Amino acid sequence: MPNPETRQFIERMGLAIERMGLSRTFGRLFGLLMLADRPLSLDEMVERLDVSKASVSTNARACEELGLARRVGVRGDRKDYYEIAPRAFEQVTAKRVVAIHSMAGLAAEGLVAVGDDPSPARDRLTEMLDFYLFMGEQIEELLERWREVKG
Amino acid sequence: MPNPETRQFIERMGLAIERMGLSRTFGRLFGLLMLADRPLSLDEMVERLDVSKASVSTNARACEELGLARRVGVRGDRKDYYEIAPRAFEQVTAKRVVAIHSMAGLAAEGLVAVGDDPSPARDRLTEMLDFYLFMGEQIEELLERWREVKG
DNA sequence: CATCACGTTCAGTATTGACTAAACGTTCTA
DNA sequence: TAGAACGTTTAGTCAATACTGAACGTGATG
Repeated sequence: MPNPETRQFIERMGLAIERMGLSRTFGRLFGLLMLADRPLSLDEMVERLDVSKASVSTNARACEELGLARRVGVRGDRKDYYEIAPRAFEQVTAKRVVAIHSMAGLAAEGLVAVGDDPSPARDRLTEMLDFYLFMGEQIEELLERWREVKG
Repeated sequence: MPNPETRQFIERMGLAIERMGLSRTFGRLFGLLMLADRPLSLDEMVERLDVSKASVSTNARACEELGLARRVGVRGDRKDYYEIAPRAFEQVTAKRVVAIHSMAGLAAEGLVAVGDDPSPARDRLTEMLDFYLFMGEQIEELLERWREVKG
């Protein structure tokens, strides 16, 4: 299974995730799980990714915390196995919505800071607030629509 | 103008932007410009942010490249002045849409990598593809709607 | 023409962040 | 009960990144 396309996918996923502010290894691990046809143990991931077990352990757990992967058990085996969580992508988008809301909150704080008098700053902050309120709300609706169709 | 709320806004903006993978100073600079009632020169930003001029110069230019700020001239003055660009927030969201499209592209590559036979991996990749196609398209529409209302 | 005012670039430095190897705790097994 | 199998934690290392101070280039100005 380690064909060139597979390797390339994993590598690109590493880069894509890295651009989102997470670590490259994290992204590679996620990419590996995306391509797996069954849950993978830590040692299998160590083998495939060629990184230390400590790193795999940490990143796999982080992946779980973010709701991108989940730990599953295998009967008669006490290893930990990981697989991509259902709704993984909705999850990351949901996190983004939270970030958008906090930008709206920040805009609101800004409005307090600049006071009530009309000013260019006030106009910009108002626009920022409106924009993020709009986006947050609308993207939440998109998620709901998606869930309706695919859920 | 350097009241506590102002400082806090700038600092929080720094942190928010840092979480998006950019530098904290970049975020603070952006926050400072957001609160400014007129374009600011490099030296003014140096003063307000308490960082070196080199750093301000670099970050201000980066801000411009990303479409978040623009350089403006002041009559009878050969300094560079910066102000927040119109449509700054639409700009960052537009960038995000590009990222979403590239995730869809990545999913497509993954589908090539796993081949045509049915498999869990294939199912996941298909879902990823559909999801990001949907999101990319829809968020673009949101941006258009926003522009209609506010533009 | 010499100097000043600006912005940019560059080499060096410090800080941050992630990875590794090794030690550790726990749970199973012979 | 000793030892093996696992996963986690931690101390240390290494690389990436962003900042600083200084040098530099370019126009303006006296």
